[in-house]
Amino acid sequence: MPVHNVEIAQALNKLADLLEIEGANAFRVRAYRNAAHLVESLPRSVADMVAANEDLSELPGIGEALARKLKEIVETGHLAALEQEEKHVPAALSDLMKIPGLGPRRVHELFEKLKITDLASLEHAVRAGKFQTLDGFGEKTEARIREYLDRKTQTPPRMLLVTAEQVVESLLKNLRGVKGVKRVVPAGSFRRRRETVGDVDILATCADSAEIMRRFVGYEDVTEVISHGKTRSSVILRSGLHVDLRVVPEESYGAALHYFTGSKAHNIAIRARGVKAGLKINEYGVFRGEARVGGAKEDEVYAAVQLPYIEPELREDRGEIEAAEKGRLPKLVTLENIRGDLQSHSTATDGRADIAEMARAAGRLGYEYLAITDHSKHMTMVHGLNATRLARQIREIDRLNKQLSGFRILKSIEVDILENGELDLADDILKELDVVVGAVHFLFTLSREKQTERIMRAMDNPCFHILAHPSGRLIGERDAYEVDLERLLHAAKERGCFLELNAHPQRLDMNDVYCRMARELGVKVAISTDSHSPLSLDFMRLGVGQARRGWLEKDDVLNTRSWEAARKLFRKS
DNA sequence: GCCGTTTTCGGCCCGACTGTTTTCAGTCG
Repeated sequence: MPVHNVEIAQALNKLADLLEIEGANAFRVRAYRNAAHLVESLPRSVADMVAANEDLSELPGIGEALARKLKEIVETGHLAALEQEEKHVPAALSDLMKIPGLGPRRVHELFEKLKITDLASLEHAVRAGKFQTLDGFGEKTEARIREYLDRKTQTPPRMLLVTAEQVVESLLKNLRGVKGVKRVVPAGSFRRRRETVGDVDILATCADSAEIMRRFVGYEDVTEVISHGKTRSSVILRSGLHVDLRVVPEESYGAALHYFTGSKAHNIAIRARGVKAGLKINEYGVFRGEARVGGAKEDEVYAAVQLPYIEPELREDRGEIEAAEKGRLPKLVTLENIRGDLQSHSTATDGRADIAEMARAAGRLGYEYLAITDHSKHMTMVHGLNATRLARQIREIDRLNKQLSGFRILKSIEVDILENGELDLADDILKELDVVVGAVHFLFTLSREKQTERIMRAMDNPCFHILAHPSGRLIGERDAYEVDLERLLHAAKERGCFLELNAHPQRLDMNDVYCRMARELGVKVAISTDSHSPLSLDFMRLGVGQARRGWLEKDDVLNTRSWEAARKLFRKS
């Protein structure tokens, strides 16, 4: 069983937590956290890199010691340093660090003075009123801990980006109505277009910060005010969403937008670069000594550290700064580049609009083509198409296409990949189609090996073009099935197939990390909405956001081409 | 822990807000 990157990252983060509680050097702790972040966002598996005998210490932030530890985790499944640390500090103390208001120092204090080792003993101590005996723990801190313990089973999960969009929109509208407000813009992971957001950060410039802050904390959706200051306030909305508002003077807008967009790791790297150049960068501007040398616009922050502007979606400290330095930043794909949509459903199966309605909606978006990819017969619950019904749909589309000019409905199918890797319909009908999209819809629990083999065998079929939602995940609901996506990408490359970035807000599958791997391997990605109604064709913007996070350029995306140009990239079947 | 256009040692981003305090530590982003 190979060790996944996420498990390595967890071990490193846990070690960082315990070291921090023990009072270790903060920079050593940071080195572990940085390594965890790196491993998590690596487009390749560390296990594979170890197997290929690659030098891990060449990775940024990984030295001899961490390289050895990574190798150790991969080869043994354990980390001796972590086990050693657990002898000094109870492992479960890292759970306590998740409680708002508790950091390493206080957790240390709880362990030392009250012998608290985990959530259960913390709860016991709180109930027994033992907190009064501690220095630095007052009523409010105790109340926050109590509250966390009461509701810990229902901690709000990260919210889907699309859900946050709706909440944010009405909040922004409200704040923009305040007198003297110049700008109100969302920043944070929302602006970086992460698939889910834990909280929303909003930046404003305003003549009178007190007024906009009052409006913010008094907003009708606010259920709790966490903090209320002159330049920064935090609230929790009814939806459970945590929102921060930051107000700065107009001349600081760019620096503040940069700071508030993050990611934290990106900011630290940029600020460290500033330090080397003798600059201080904060949310108010770029300073050389006392003198302000920039910060009104965001690109001034980058210019100050000798870098070109870096798009928000890239700001994860995943090599974007090095790429910027070398002039190798990708020119990211945009929504305007998209010329068609390669997965959608009609009333023939589980869609809510008929083919003509879907086509009209796609045409209104300025698209040149739309693939109708209804389900195949294995999907009995949605009345999937058999060969006869598909043949009838083909004739219907031919008829509709004759009435259209400047737009083409593509004859297509989302065909099920069966357990043995065969497709759910025979080649002679698949050959009649413009596009064959293959998908896994059942047997999610096969072993990694079997699932990967199953899909590779499906790709062996010369009719097969695009692998839909390659990992099968539903964000917040269902994990990805076990599958070796790196191998699938190589297989797609060899066979001339494509992988989909499904733009549905709950899928966004492949994710950013694998999109980037596809780009590096030269496998084109189809961004498709999988729409079941005309309205959801709009989800394309979410797919493009994820693609941009995955460093994809226009050329990396199949459907930035005219249909004729895209078709030329297809394998000959 | 890592890293090097000052450095193989001595640095390592920076500020706001809260709570518990009388000037600041801890936490957070």
